[in-house]
Amino acid sequence: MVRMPESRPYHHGDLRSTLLAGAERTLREKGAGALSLRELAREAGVSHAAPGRHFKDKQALLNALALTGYDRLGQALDSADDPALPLERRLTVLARAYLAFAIDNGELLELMYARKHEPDASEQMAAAVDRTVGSLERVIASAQERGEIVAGDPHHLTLLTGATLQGIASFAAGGMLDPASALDGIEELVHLLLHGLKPR
Amino acid sequence: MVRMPESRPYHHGDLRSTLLAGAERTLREKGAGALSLRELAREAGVSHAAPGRHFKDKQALLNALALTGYDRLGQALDSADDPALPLERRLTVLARAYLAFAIDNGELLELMYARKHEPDASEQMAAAVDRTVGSLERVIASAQERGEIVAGDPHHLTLLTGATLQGIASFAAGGMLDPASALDGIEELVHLLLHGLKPR
DNA sequence: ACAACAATGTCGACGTCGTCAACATCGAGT
DNA sequence: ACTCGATGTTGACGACGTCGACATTGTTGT
Repeated sequence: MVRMPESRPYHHGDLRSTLLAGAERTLREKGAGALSLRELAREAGVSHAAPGRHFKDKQALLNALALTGYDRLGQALDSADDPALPLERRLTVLARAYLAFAIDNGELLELMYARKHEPDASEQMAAAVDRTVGSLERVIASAQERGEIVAGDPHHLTLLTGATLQGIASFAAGGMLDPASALDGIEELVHLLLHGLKPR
Repeated sequence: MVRMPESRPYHHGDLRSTLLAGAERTLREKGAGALSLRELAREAGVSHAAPGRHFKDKQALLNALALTGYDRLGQALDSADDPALPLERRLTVLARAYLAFAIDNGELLELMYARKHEPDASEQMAAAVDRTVGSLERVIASAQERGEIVAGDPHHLTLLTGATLQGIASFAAGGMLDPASALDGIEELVHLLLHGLKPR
């Protein structure tokens, strides 16, 4: 009897998304350095040069991946934020959401912060960053209007809290800090941030 | 083997250091991704496999590079710290030193925080990290004893301030924040950290 | 003094990778 | 129905990391 080789259709149909999905899995499992276009092509059951049709080069794929990351992060933050909460609680919840994302998307987050982009892809990136930072800045600004937060350039204040979060996240991602205990420490951390290190 | 009239000595004499120096220069000029053992060998005037005699593989070279980074950072911090200064000023000076290092050793710093090491090289790394973090933790602990800083696990407090610094540094390195203005903002940043975001 | 030996460097090979150009196949719109 | 753009394939090229076999050197024990 004649064995038909399992022939896939000549066109994959949804290669671009498949590549991005595979890339993210590899990123999560084996790190950013172990990401190979040819390997992704193999996993997708497609020839080694096929990815070139969807991404001009490897960097382009990484950029696209970073963009999806910003989408997911923004969504996580937006859905975690609850304007009805009192300030400290509201910040705690937001911080926990960010940290949680950072912890199980560590490598992806690094990608998002890496600035290897030509100025063309830069615009989308910058917009994505602004959108993400915006959700934090809104909280700060509104609290400031209500006098719950010290006066000063809201951008500076956002920078401080954002930096602290990013730092903790990077510690956790680097293994310098146990992820679970990092999440547990969030409440105390936000409290310290709000009330300062000096005794009152 | 036929001797060329003006051939270099068969042995380089100080290849290991030369490779590390070259690697750091490449790191600074062209980024971590553009680092090639063969290229380094070429620059050192040596055959493509010679680096293998000094570094088991590429990762081993990167680890060694990270270790020198910890040395330089530790030295910068130690020489910047002045126990005679009042707390806020002392922290400001320390923070500025860290940020300055981070700004013109951005790629190297990333290497230092990347945990790609097998457990063998990990020990030296961990020790180096502890030594670096220690200089900050000492400041915190001593201020705490004098009652200048709120009570609590000094390790937590160190984590908070360290994370904030690391976050700012990573923003500056990522181009998300102008390095010069980051340095300028240090004073305000330390003040906010000490006094908190809430009005007193 | 000198022979063994370890350290260091060279050479050639292998497999993998990213990228390109030339060609093949498909599907959408005229 | 035909064309044409989008998508996939094939083969090639040069660069890379790593390995094993070999060459050259400095050192060390006798």
